[in-house]
Amino acid sequence: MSRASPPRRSPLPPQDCNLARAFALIGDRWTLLILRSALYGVRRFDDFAAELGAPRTVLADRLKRLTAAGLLARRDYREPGRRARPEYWLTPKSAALRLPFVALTQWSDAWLGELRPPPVAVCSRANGEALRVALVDAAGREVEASQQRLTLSARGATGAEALG
Amino acid sequence: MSRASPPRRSPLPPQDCNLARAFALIGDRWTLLILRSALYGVRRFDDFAAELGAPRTVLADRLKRLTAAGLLARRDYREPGRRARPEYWLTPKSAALRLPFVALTQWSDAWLGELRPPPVAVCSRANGEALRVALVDAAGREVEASQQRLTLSARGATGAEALG
DNA sequence: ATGCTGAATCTGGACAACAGACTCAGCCGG
DNA sequence: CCGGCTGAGTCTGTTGTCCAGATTCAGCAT
Repeated sequence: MSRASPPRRSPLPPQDCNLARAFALIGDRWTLLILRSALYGVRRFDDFAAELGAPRTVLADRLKRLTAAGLLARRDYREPGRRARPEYWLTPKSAALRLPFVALTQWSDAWLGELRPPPVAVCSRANGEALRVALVDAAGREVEASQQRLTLSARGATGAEALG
Repeated sequence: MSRASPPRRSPLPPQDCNLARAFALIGDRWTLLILRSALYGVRRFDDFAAELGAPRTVLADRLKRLTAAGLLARRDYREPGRRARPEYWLTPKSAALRLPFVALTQWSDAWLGELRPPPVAVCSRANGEALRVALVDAAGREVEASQQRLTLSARGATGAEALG
Protein backbone atom coordinates (compact mmCIF):
# COMPACT_ATOMS: atom_id res chain seq x y z
CA MET A 1 0.00 0.00 0.00
CA SER A 2 3.00 2.30 -0.02
CA ARG A 3 2.56 4.71 -2.86
CA ALA A 4 6.01 3.95 -4.16
CA SER A 5 6.44 4.42 -7.89
CA PRO A 6 3.43 5.18 -10.09
CA PRO A 7 1.63 2.18 -11.57
CA ARG A 8 3.48 0.83 -14.55
CA ARG A 9 0.46 -0.87 -16.08
CA SER A 10 -2.98 0.21 -17.19
CA PRO A 11 -5.62 -0.16 -14.49
CA LEU A 12 -7.57 -2.14 -17.08
CA PRO A 13 -5.60 -4.63 -19.18
CA PRO A 14 -6.34 -4.52 -22.91
CA GLN A 15 -7.93 -7.98 -22.79
CA ASP A 16 -10.72 -6.70 -20.54
CA CYS A 17 -11.04 -3.35 -22.23
CA ASN A 18 -13.97 -2.63 -24.48
CA LEU A 19 -12.01 0.21 -26.02
CA ALA A 20 -9.31 -2.22 -27.09
CA ARG A 21 -12.07 -4.42 -28.48
CA ALA A 22 -13.34 -1.46 -30.47
CA PHE A 23 -9.88 -0.95 -31.90
CA ALA A 24 -9.79 -4.56 -33.03
CA LEU A 25 -13.13 -4.00 -34.75
CA ILE A 26 -12.70 -0.61 -36.38
CA GLY A 27 -9.10 0.41 -35.67
CA ASP A 28 -7.86 0.01 -39.17
CA ARG A 29 -7.09 2.75 -41.64
CA TRP A 30 -9.59 1.75 -44.31
CA THR A 31 -12.29 0.75 -41.87
CA LEU A 32 -12.10 4.13 -40.17
CA LEU A 33 -12.21 5.94 -43.50
CA ILE A 34 -15.15 3.84 -44.66
CA LEU A 35 -17.05 4.68 -41.48
CA ARG A 36 -16.21 8.35 -41.88
CA SER A 37 -17.67 8.34 -45.38
CA ALA A 38 -20.66 6.27 -44.27
CA LEU A 39 -21.41 8.79 -41.52
CA TYR A 40 -21.28 11.47 -44.21
CA GLY A 41 -23.88 9.57 -46.22
CA VAL A 42 -21.90 7.46 -48.68
CA ARG A 43 -23.52 4.10 -49.29
CA ARG A 44 -22.37 2.47 -52.52
CA PHE A 45 -19.37 0.37 -53.35
CA ASP A 46 -18.13 2.48 -56.23
CA ASP A 47 -18.70 5.69 -54.30
CA PHE A 48 -16.57 4.45 -51.43
CA ALA A 49 -13.96 3.30 -53.92
CA ALA A 50 -13.90 6.61 -55.78
CA GLU A 51 -13.86 8.74 -52.65
CA LEU A 52 -11.26 6.75 -50.77
CA GLY A 53 -9.16 5.31 -53.54
CA ALA A 54 -9.13 2.04 -51.64
CA PRO A 55 -8.22 -1.16 -53.47
CA ARG A 56 -11.42 -2.94 -54.37
CA THR A 57 -10.33 -6.14 -52.70
CA VAL A 58 -9.74 -4.35 -49.42
CA LEU A 59 -12.98 -2.45 -49.75
CA ALA A 60 -14.95 -5.62 -50.38
CA ASP A 61 -13.34 -7.26 -47.39
CA ARG A 62 -13.98 -4.35 -45.04
CA LEU A 63 -17.60 -3.95 -46.09
CA LYS A 64 -18.08 -7.66 -45.45
CA ARG A 65 -16.55 -7.43 -42.00
CA LEU A 66 -18.48 -4.33 -41.06
CA THR A 67 -21.70 -5.93 -42.19
CA ALA A 68 -20.94 -9.07 -40.20
CA ALA A 69 -20.21 -6.94 -37.14
CA GLY A 70 -23.55 -5.17 -37.41
CA LEU A 71 -22.00 -1.83 -38.27
CA LEU A 72 -23.38 -1.70 -41.79
CA ALA A 73 -26.62 -3.09 -43.14
CA ARG A 74 -26.81 -4.34 -46.70
CA ARG A 75 -29.93 -3.24 -48.45
CA ASP A 76 -30.85 -3.32 -52.12
CA TYR A 77 -31.58 -0.21 -54.10
CA ARG A 78 -32.69 0.08 -57.70
CA GLU A 79 -32.15 2.98 -60.05
CA PRO A 80 -34.98 3.19 -62.61
CA GLY A 81 -34.28 0.81 -65.46
CA ARG A 82 -31.34 -0.80 -63.68
CA ARG A 83 -31.01 -4.00 -61.80
CA ALA A 84 -31.00 -4.10 -58.03
CA ARG A 85 -27.68 -3.50 -56.30
CA PRO A 86 -26.60 -3.40 -52.68
CA GLU A 87 -26.11 -0.33 -50.56
CA TYR A 88 -24.46 -0.22 -47.15
CA TRP A 89 -26.44 1.73 -44.57
CA LEU A 90 -25.56 2.81 -41.10
CA THR A 91 -27.08 0.79 -38.28
CA PRO A 92 -27.92 2.19 -34.82
CA LYS A 93 -24.62 0.79 -33.66
CA SER A 94 -22.57 2.64 -36.24
CA ALA A 95 -24.74 5.76 -36.09
CA ALA A 96 -23.75 5.93 -32.43
CA LEU A 97 -20.16 6.34 -33.55
CA ARG A 98 -21.04 9.85 -34.59
CA LEU A 99 -20.10 11.34 -31.22
CA PRO A 100 -16.66 9.73 -30.97
CA PHE A 101 -15.98 10.74 -34.55
CA VAL A 102 -17.02 14.32 -33.87
CA ALA A 103 -14.78 14.33 -30.80
CA LEU A 104 -11.85 13.17 -32.86
CA THR A 105 -12.71 15.64 -35.60
CA GLN A 106 -12.52 18.47 -33.09
CA TRP A 107 -9.20 17.15 -31.83
CA SER A 108 -7.80 16.98 -35.34
CA ASP A 109 -9.10 20.43 -36.23
CA ALA A 110 -7.40 21.80 -33.14
CA TRP A 111 -4.11 19.93 -33.43
CA LEU A 112 -3.64 19.02 -37.06
CA GLY A 113 -5.53 21.85 -38.74
CA GLU A 114 -2.67 24.31 -38.90
CA LEU A 115 -4.86 27.03 -37.40
CA ARG A 116 -7.19 27.22 -40.33
CA PRO A 117 -10.83 27.39 -39.32
CA PRO A 118 -12.36 23.92 -39.14
CA PRO A 119 -13.93 22.98 -42.47
CA VAL A 120 -16.97 21.42 -40.82
CA ALA A 121 -18.59 22.11 -37.48
CA VAL A 122 -21.57 20.92 -35.53
CA CYS A 123 -23.67 23.96 -34.67
CA SER A 124 -26.74 24.72 -32.67
CA ARG A 125 -29.86 24.86 -34.80
CA ALA A 126 -31.20 27.51 -32.47
CA ASN A 127 -28.56 30.20 -32.79
CA GLY A 128 -25.91 28.71 -35.03
CA GLU A 129 -23.11 28.77 -32.50
CA ALA A 130 -20.50 26.07 -32.76
CA LEU A 131 -20.82 23.19 -30.34
CA ARG A 132 -18.03 21.27 -28.69
CA VAL A 133 -17.68 17.85 -27.16
CA ALA A 134 -17.52 17.72 -23.38
CA LEU A 135 -18.33 15.53 -20.39
CA VAL A 136 -21.67 16.30 -18.81
CA ASP A 137 -23.56 15.09 -15.74
CA ALA A 138 -27.01 13.53 -15.81
CA ALA A 139 -28.61 16.97 -16.02
CA GLY A 140 -26.61 17.85 -19.11
CA ARG A 141 -24.24 20.32 -17.45
CA GLU A 142 -20.62 20.32 -18.38
CA VAL A 143 -18.22 19.04 -15.73
CA GLU A 144 -14.73 20.45 -16.01
CA ALA A 145 -11.67 18.25 -16.17
CA SER A 146 -10.55 19.19 -12.66
CA GLN A 147 -13.85 17.85 -11.32
CA GLN A 148 -13.55 14.51 -13.07
CA ARG A 149 -12.28 11.25 -11.70
CA LEU A 150 -11.68 7.83 -13.16
CA THR A 151 -13.39 4.97 -11.36
CA LEU A 152 -12.91 1.24 -11.77
CA SER A 153 -16.04 -0.73 -11.08
CA ALA A 154 -14.76 -4.26 -10.50
CA ARG A 155 -11.70 -5.57 -8.70
CA GLY A 156 -11.90 -2.96 -5.97
CA ALA A 157 -9.42 -0.47 -7.36
CA THR A 158 -10.48 3.15 -7.46
CA GLY A 159 -9.68 6.67 -8.39
CA ALA A 160 -6.61 6.27 -10.57
CA GLU A 161 -5.70 9.67 -11.94
CA ALA A 162 -5.38 8.06 -15.33
CA LEU A 163 -6.76 8.72 -18.79
CA GLY A 164 -5.62 12.27 -18.30
CA MET B 1 -31.05 23.10 -56.86
CA SER B 2 -33.50 20.27 -57.39
CA ARG B 3 -33.17 17.95 -54.46
CA ALA B 4 -32.81 14.98 -56.76
CA SER B 5 -30.96 12.02 -55.31
CA PRO B 6 -29.04 12.42 -52.06
CA PRO B 7 -25.39 13.38 -52.40
CA ARG B 8 -23.27 10.38 -53.23
CA ARG B 9 -20.06 11.84 -51.85
CA SER B 10 -18.92 13.25 -48.54
CA PRO B 11 -19.39 16.99 -48.22
CA LEU B 12 -15.71 17.08 -47.31
CA PRO B 13 -13.39 14.88 -49.36
CA PRO B 14 -10.91 12.84 -47.32
CA GLN B 15 -8.00 14.84 -48.73
CA ASP B 16 -9.27 18.01 -47.04
CA CYS B 17 -10.44 16.31 -43.89
CA ASN B 18 -8.51 16.67 -40.69
CA LEU B 19 -10.24 13.60 -39.36
CA ALA B 20 -8.87 11.56 -42.23
CA ARG B 21 -5.47 13.04 -41.46
CA ALA B 22 -5.86 11.91 -37.87
CA PHE B 23 -6.60 8.40 -39.09
CA ALA B 24 -3.40 8.43 -41.12
CA LEU B 25 -1.53 9.45 -38.00
CA ILE B 26 -3.06 7.25 -35.32
CA GLY B 27 -5.48 4.98 -37.15
CA ASP B 28 -3.49 1.83 -36.76
CA ARG B 29 -4.16 -1.01 -34.37
CA TRP B 30 -0.91 -0.79 -32.40
CA THR B 31 -0.75 2.98 -32.41
CA LEU B 32 -4.22 3.18 -30.94
CA LEU B 33 -3.39 0.60 -28.29
CA ILE B 34 -0.16 2.38 -27.43
CA LEU B 35 -2.02 5.65 -26.98
CA ARG B 36 -4.66 3.93 -24.86
CA SER B 37 -1.94 2.60 -22.56
CA ALA B 38 -0.10 5.92 -22.57
CA LEU B 39 -3.29 7.71 -21.51
CA TYR B 40 -3.56 5.18 -18.71
CA GLY B 41 -0.05 6.10 -17.56
CA VAL B 42 2.24 3.55 -19.20
CA ARG B 43 5.53 5.09 -20.24
CA ARG B 44 8.25 2.49 -20.76
CA PHE B 45 9.15 0.32 -23.69
CA ASP B 46 8.98 -2.98 -21.89
CA ASP B 47 5.78 -2.04 -20.11
CA PHE B 48 4.10 -1.33 -23.42
CA ALA B 49 5.50 -4.55 -24.81
CA ALA B 50 4.31 -6.64 -21.85
CA GLU B 51 0.89 -5.07 -21.70
CA LEU B 52 0.15 -5.14 -25.40
CA GLY B 53 2.11 -8.15 -26.56
CA ALA B 54 3.22 -6.11 -29.53
CA PRO B 55 6.26 -7.23 -31.51
CA ARG B 56 9.23 -5.18 -30.41
CA THR B 57 10.03 -4.08 -33.94
CA VAL B 58 6.56 -2.67 -34.39
CA LEU B 59 6.61 -1.08 -30.97
CA ALA B 60 9.94 0.63 -31.63
CA ASP B 61 8.64 1.89 -34.96
CA ARG B 62 5.38 3.22 -33.54
CA LEU B 63 7.07 4.99 -30.63
CA LYS B 64 9.42 6.64 -33.09
CA ARG B 65 6.57 7.80 -35.29
CA LEU B 66 4.52 9.07 -32.38
CA THR B 67 7.51 10.95 -31.03
CA ALA B 68 8.20 12.50 -34.42
CA ALA B 69 4.55 13.53 -34.67
CA GLY B 70 4.68 15.28 -31.30
CA LEU B 71 2.34 12.82 -29.64
CA LEU B 72 4.91 11.40 -27.28
CA ALA B 73 7.90 13.08 -25.67
CA ARG B 74 11.02 11.09 -24.96
CA ARG B 75 12.47 11.83 -21.58
CA ASP B 76 15.13 10.01 -19.64
CA TYR B 77 14.50 8.45 -16.26
CA ARG B 78 16.94 6.70 -13.98
CA GLU B 79 16.18 4.06 -11.40
CA PRO B 80 18.68 4.21 -8.52
CA GLY B 81 21.79 2.31 -9.46
CA ARG B 82 20.71 1.89 -13.06
CA ARG B 83 21.63 3.72 -16.18
CA ALA B 84 19.39 6.33 -17.70
CA ARG B 85 16.67 5.05 -20.01
CA PRO B 86 13.97 6.71 -22.07
CA GLU B 87 10.35 7.07 -21.13
CA TYR B 88 7.58 8.19 -23.44
CA TRP B 89 5.36 10.86 -21.96
CA LEU B 90 2.14 12.33 -23.17
CA THR B 91 2.34 15.76 -24.73
CA PRO B 92 -0.47 18.35 -24.65
CA LYS B 93 -1.39 17.13 -28.12
CA SER B 94 -1.84 13.53 -27.09
CA ALA B 95 -3.31 14.41 -23.69
CA ALA B 96 -6.07 16.14 -25.67
CA LEU B 97 -6.94 12.78 -27.16
CA ARG B 98 -8.45 11.84 -23.82
CA LEU B 99 -11.90 13.11 -24.74
CA PRO B 100 -12.17 11.26 -28.07
CA PHE B 101 -10.91 8.14 -26.35
CA VAL B 102 -13.46 8.48 -23.56
CA ALA B 103 -16.16 8.98 -26.17
CA LEU B 104 -15.13 5.81 -27.94
CA THR B 105 -14.87 3.98 -24.64
CA GLN B 106 -18.46 4.88 -23.87
CA TRP B 107 -19.51 3.72 -27.32
CA SER B 108 -17.73 0.42 -26.87
CA ASP B 109 -19.14 -0.08 -23.38
CA ALA B 110 -22.60 0.50 -24.77
CA TRP B 111 -22.32 -1.56 -27.95
CA LEU B 112 -19.61 -4.13 -27.39
CA GLY B 113 -19.87 -4.62 -23.64
CA GLU B 114 -22.53 -7.34 -23.66
CA LEU B 115 -24.56 -5.44 -21.09
CA ARG B 116 -22.03 -5.83 -18.34
CA PRO B 117 -21.48 -2.63 -16.38
CA PRO B 118 -18.62 -0.61 -17.83
CA PRO B 119 -15.32 -1.55 -16.15
CA VAL B 120 -14.14 2.04 -15.98
CA ALA B 121 -16.10 5.28 -15.86
CA VAL B 122 -15.40 8.95 -15.60
CA CYS B 123 -17.27 10.27 -12.58
CA SER B 124 -17.93 13.58 -10.97
CA ARG B 125 -15.59 14.29 -8.12
CA ALA B 126 -18.40 16.20 -6.42
CA ASN B 127 -21.04 13.49 -6.13
CA GLY B 128 -19.57 10.46 -7.86
CA GLU B 129 -22.19 10.20 -10.58
CA ALA B 130 -21.07 8.85 -13.91
CA LEU B 131 -20.45 11.41 -16.64
CA ARG B 132 -21.14 11.03 -20.33
CA VAL B 133 -19.81 12.62 -23.46
CA ALA B 134 -22.11 15.11 -25.17
CA LEU B 135 -22.14 18.19 -27.35
CA VAL B 136 -22.45 21.43 -25.39
CA ASP B 137 -22.81 25.10 -26.27
CA ALA B 138 -20.44 27.84 -25.17
CA ALA B 139 -22.12 28.00 -21.77
CA GLY B 140 -21.56 24.31 -21.17
CA ARG B 141 -25.16 23.18 -21.62
CA GLU B 142 -25.90 20.02 -23.49
CA VAL B 143 -27.50 20.44 -26.90
CA GLU B 144 -29.57 17.46 -28.01
CA ALA B 145 -29.06 15.74 -31.31
CA SER B 146 -32.27 17.10 -32.76
CA GLN B 147 -30.97 20.63 -32.19
CA GLN B 148 -27.67 20.02 -33.93
CA ARG B 149 -26.72 20.84 -37.48
CA LEU B 150 -23.65 20.24 -39.57
CA THR B 151 -22.14 23.34 -41.17
CA LEU B 152 -19.47 23.60 -43.81
CA SER B 153 -17.39 26.71 -43.49
CA ALA B 154 -15.79 27.05 -46.91
CA ARG B 155 -17.19 26.43 -50.38
CA GLY B 156 -20.58 27.85 -49.46
CA ALA B 157 -22.37 24.59 -48.79
CA THR B 158 -24.44 24.33 -45.66
CA GLY B 159 -26.55 22.25 -43.40
CA ALA B 160 -26.00 18.76 -44.71
CA GLU B 161 -27.77 16.34 -42.43
CA ALA B 162 -24.64 14.28 -42.38
CA LEU B 163 -22.44 12.70 -39.74
CA GLY B 164 -25.60 11.24 -38.33
C1' DA C 1 35.94 -9.67 -16.59
C1' DT C 2 31.26 -11.30 -16.34
C1' DG C 3 26.52 -10.90 -15.77
C1' DC C 4 22.16 -8.37 -15.77
C1' DT C 5 18.59 -5.52 -17.64
C1' DG C 6 16.01 -2.54 -20.52
C1' DA C 7 15.85 -1.01 -25.20
C1' DA C 8 16.21 -1.86 -29.09
C1' DT C 9 17.79 -4.19 -34.12
C1' DC C 10 18.22 -8.37 -37.35
C1' DT C 11 16.27 -12.23 -39.90
C1' DG C 12 13.46 -15.22 -42.46
C1' DG C 13 8.82 -16.73 -43.29
C1' DA C 14 3.86 -15.63 -43.17
C1' DC C 15 0.44 -12.51 -44.14
C1' DA C 16 -1.99 -8.46 -46.07
C1' DA C 17 -2.10 -4.51 -49.36
C1' DC C 18 -2.00 -2.99 -53.89
C1' DA C 19 -3.10 -1.86 -59.04
C1' DG C 20 -5.12 -3.42 -62.85
C1' DA C 21 -7.56 -6.64 -65.53
C1' DC C 22 -11.17 -9.67 -65.45
C1' DT C 23 -15.86 -11.82 -64.34
C1' DC C 24 -20.60 -11.74 -63.54
C1' DA C 25 -25.56 -10.45 -63.37
C1' DG C 26 -29.20 -8.19 -65.19
C1' DC C 27 -31.40 -4.54 -67.94
C1' DC C 28 -31.33 -2.28 -72.35
C1' DG C 29 -31.87 -1.20 -77.45
C1' DG C 30 -31.89 -3.17 -81.79
C1' DC D 1 -31.75 -13.18 -79.14
C1' DC D 2 -27.49 -10.71 -79.18
C1' DG D 3 -24.21 -7.61 -77.96
C1' DG D 4 -23.23 -3.73 -75.05
C1' DC D 5 -23.51 -1.22 -70.71
C1' DT D 6 -23.09 -0.65 -65.68
C1' DG D 7 -22.15 -1.50 -60.88
C1' DA D 8 -20.23 -4.75 -57.85
C1' DG D 9 -17.43 -7.39 -57.04
C1' DT D 10 -13.27 -11.38 -57.75
C1' DC D 11 -8.58 -12.90 -59.64
C1' DT D 12 -3.53 -12.32 -60.15
C1' DG D 13 1.16 -11.37 -59.41
C1' DT D 14 4.00 -8.19 -56.98
C1' DT D 15 5.28 -5.45 -53.22
C1' DG D 16 5.25 -4.27 -48.67
C1' DT D 17 4.37 -4.88 -43.67
C1' DC D 18 3.93 -7.91 -39.67
C1' DC D 19 5.60 -11.08 -36.69
C1' DA D 20 8.29 -14.33 -33.33
C1' DG D 21 12.53 -15.49 -31.79
C1' DA D 22 17.31 -14.68 -31.41
C1' DT D 23 20.78 -11.33 -31.21
C1' DT D 24 22.98 -6.90 -30.17
C1' DC D 25 24.15 -3.09 -27.36
C1' DA D 26 24.98 0.20 -23.45
C1' DG D 27 25.96 0.95 -18.94
C1' DC D 28 25.71 -0.30 -14.05
C1' DA D 29 26.73 -4.01 -10.79
C1' DT D 30 29.57 -7.78 -8.35
